[in-house]
Parts: sequence; structure tokens; C-alpha cells
Amino acid sequence: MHSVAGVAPTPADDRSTPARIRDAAIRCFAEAGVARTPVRVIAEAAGVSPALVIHHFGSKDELRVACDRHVAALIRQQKSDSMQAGASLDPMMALRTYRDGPPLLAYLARTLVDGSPHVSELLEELVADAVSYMAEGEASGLLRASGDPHGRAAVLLLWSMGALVLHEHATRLLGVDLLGQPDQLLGYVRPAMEVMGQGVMTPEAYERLTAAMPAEPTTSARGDARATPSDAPASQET
Amino acid sequence: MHSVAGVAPTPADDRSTPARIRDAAIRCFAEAGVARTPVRVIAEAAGVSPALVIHHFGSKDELRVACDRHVAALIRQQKSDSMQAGASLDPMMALRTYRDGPPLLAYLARTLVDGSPHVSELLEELVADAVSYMAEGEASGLLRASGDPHGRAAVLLLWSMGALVLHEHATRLLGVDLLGQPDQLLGYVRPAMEVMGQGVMTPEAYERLTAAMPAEPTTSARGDARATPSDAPASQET
DNA sequence: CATCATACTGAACATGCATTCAGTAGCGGG
DNA sequence: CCCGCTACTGAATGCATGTTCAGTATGATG
Repeated sequence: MHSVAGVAPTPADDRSTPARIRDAAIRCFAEAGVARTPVRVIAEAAGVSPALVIHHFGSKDELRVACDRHVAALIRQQKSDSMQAGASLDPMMALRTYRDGPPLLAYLARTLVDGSPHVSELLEELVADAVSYMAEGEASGLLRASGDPHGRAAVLLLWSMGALVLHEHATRLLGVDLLGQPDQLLGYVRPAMEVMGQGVMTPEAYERLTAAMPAEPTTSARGDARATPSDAPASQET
Repeated sequence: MHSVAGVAPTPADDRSTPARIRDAAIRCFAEAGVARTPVRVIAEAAGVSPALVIHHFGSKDELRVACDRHVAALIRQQKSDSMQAGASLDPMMALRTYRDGPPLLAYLARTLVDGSPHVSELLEELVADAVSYMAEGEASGLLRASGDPHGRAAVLLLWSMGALVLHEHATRLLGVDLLGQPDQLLGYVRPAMEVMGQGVMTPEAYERLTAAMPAEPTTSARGDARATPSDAPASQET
């Protein structure tokens, strides 16, 4: 465990010591989670003493916050960098191709469940971005209109991020590594695209469903709705 | 924090002491996660001493395994109970209506990320179930056929469970509580149903995409595929 | 050169934790 | 009545971990 760096302080490492500590922490946190990585291990990975970690960041928790901020900033940046190169339906897909993408995604997957204000903020930005990209997509005839654009974008992002968080299960169930390179994700991407492209229901079944659904998509949900006959993923009505 | 039970050992509690401890542990683990709930808190919630918890289960870790098994068994049972009452596209939806459903879902959400052999096993069963239900749905004209039924079922389950795991973000982004009652989930269910019903892409765009996709859906992914132009959720190509 | 701040360390320290231990109470079987 | 067994407890024990502390080196500044 904790197979990260080693103590070798690559001679040509121009990063400042705090930066090296922060980067080591990001790798460790991504690999084992925050709770299960002692400061000792981070210090070793950065080639310094545990005391120095505290000296620079004040406490392990403040170090974590610094990591959150840095990762959020990196993702924001790579997001805007990849803007021109054609956005995909998965906002994180572009990240996988970058050199440091996978560790970033692993860190994100951990932090999404641990909960961090900065990552939560990032998530809200991603939803907002998705809404506007999808509006463009709608305008150019690629995407369908939605009765609730924000809701749709949020649900798609939750699914995408949720799959990322459950990447271990994705590996077991589908044999793909969601933290890896995009060209090895066909086992995930193809079914996903199938659903994104056509849905899973027949047009008639969907028609019947919408007729039975309570009205008002965008206004905040009212209490008049009875239990819906079905929901998100996995089967049909008997 | 840890607002669970209290020490009151309801006089009419016919559960055995180990069962009471296990149930208390499930509640605590669901609420705060395994790592962040000391044995002491579980013992308090069950009205016993920490030493007794160890006495009955051997260690905290074995207690966790017992909880995993019990939760998996409960979910299996409620799943088969609700079979007759019309399965939905979300395999967990029925659980929400049961009295003890929400805590079970919360426990599941925690354990899915912590990783547990028994819950992983449960997940595989759920995929298998989903495949057969969706085959029925296809036969009765409700669902579309898929080029990769297992992949589709797995992806849908991953999305559904992923959203569950990220329920805190769902609350913030959509204002719904995925751990709560189904009739308060419209903000999630409606966009989800929209996607499940029709997909997000226009038929023409999907047509163009499938034409560009590499072939062979069911055979295990070969290494010949180049990067796919896009993926799962959030936008389109510029 | 003297001074001072800063980077840094090894060895403590304090705390929270799971687990152990020695012992008590109660109870069923001989 | 007594023996042994089980449920159970309060107080240790030992360990891992975050943090502090006293002190050293280094390099800039006067």
C-alpha cells in the first residue's frame, strides 16, 4: 500500500516544498482516501518529515483543503483548455487523456463522497456548464430539448460522477477502468451511449408514461404527486 | 452527531442482544460511515458496554461483516417481496417505501464506496436480475432491445447506485432526498425518466454516432478501438 | 561578523481508538 | 447446594496518529 513516490527527491524538481507536499498528499489521498492516509505517509512520499507538513499547512485538515482547492483549480483549467477540442457528454472524459488526469479523477471520486465545499462548488459549476453546452447542442440539432434543462444536466452529471465513484464496481461488472484512458472504456461507453442516444423505453411506453406523469417540470415539485410507477434504471413493470 | 437511539432499552424489545447491537451498528454506520463510528458509540446506541460488542462479534471488523451480510439479506428479501408489485427501472425504488428502507439505502450508499464482498455480490445479483427483467420488458414491448443487455443493465445500475452514493450532492443540486420517500423525488425522477425514455440525442445525431462507433458490442472489448468522440453525460461537440 | 527569520528535523506528547483482562451476576443442570 | 457456563462490565493496555517542542542548519540582512 501507499506505493506512491518514494523518498527520491528528483534533483530536477523545481516545485517548492509545500507544492511537493501538496502533490504527494493528493496522490496519497486519491489512492487510499483521506482518513486512511497518515501524515507520516504523505511526508515520506514527499521526502520530508511529518512535522514539516504541519509546519507548512497548519494541520492535516488544512492540507486537505489546500488539496481540494488545487484539484478543483486544475480541473477547472483543464476543462476550459479542452473546451475548444470538442466537449463530450461526459465532462470528465477529456481529463482522462491528460497526463495527470487519472490521479485527479481518483482524488475527485474520493472527495465527492467525503464531501468538500470546494468540490461541491466545482460540481455546481459543471452543472451550469453542462446546461449551456447542452443548450448549444440543442440549437445545433444534436440534442433533444428538455422539459427541465437544469434537472437533466444535474442528473446526467450525478450519474457520470456516481459511476466514477463506483469505479471499482465498474471494473468488476464491466471490466473497464473508469479512471483509465478513454480508448479502453468501450464496455462502459457503448451501453452509455446507447442509453443517451435512444433511451431504454419504446416510444409507446414512454408516451404512456408521460401521459401518466404529474405535470409541471420546471416549477419546484409540488406535493400532489403520487408515487410514480417507475424510475431510473433497471427494469420494467411486470 | 450520532443521534441514533439513546440508551433506552425499549422494554418490549424481543431482539437478542447481538441483534440489537448489529442493528444499532447498521444505523450508526449508515449515519457516519464505518471509520467514523467508534465501537463506544455503537455500544451506547445499543445500551451495552463496548466490551460486549467485541465479546459477541470478535472485532469491529467482524461486526461490519455481519452488518453487510444482514443488510444484503434484507435487501434481497424486500427485493423479492416487491417483485410481484411491479418492478421499476430503479431496483432500489421499492425499498424507499418500506419502513426501514431509508437506513438500508444509507448503509448501502456507504458500503458501496467502502467496498464489501457481500455488497459487491449483491450488486452482481442486481445486474443479473435487471437483465432478466429488461428482457421481459423488451418482450412485452415496453423496452428497447440493446446491443449489450448486460452492459446496459450494469451501466444503469451503476448510475442509479452512483446517484444514491452522491445523495448529498443530489440534495444540493436538485433539492431532492434520494434516501427519502419516492413521492418527493420528482426533481430527480422526471429528468431521469426523460433520459430513460428518449435519450438526450436527436435521432440524426445518434445515427451519425453509431455509424462512427467501432463494431462488436457483446464480444469483450478488443484493443483496436480508438478514442470515441464522446461519452456519457453533459454536452455535445462544439 | 552579528542577527534574525525561515526551513527543517527527531523526539516527545496527548488523544482516541480497538481490544484485553479480571472479575461479577445470574442461571441451568447435576 | 454447587458447579460451570454465559452475558456482561469497568478498568486497564497497547497502538496509531496528529500535533507540539526544542533545537539545528541555512541563508539573507543589517
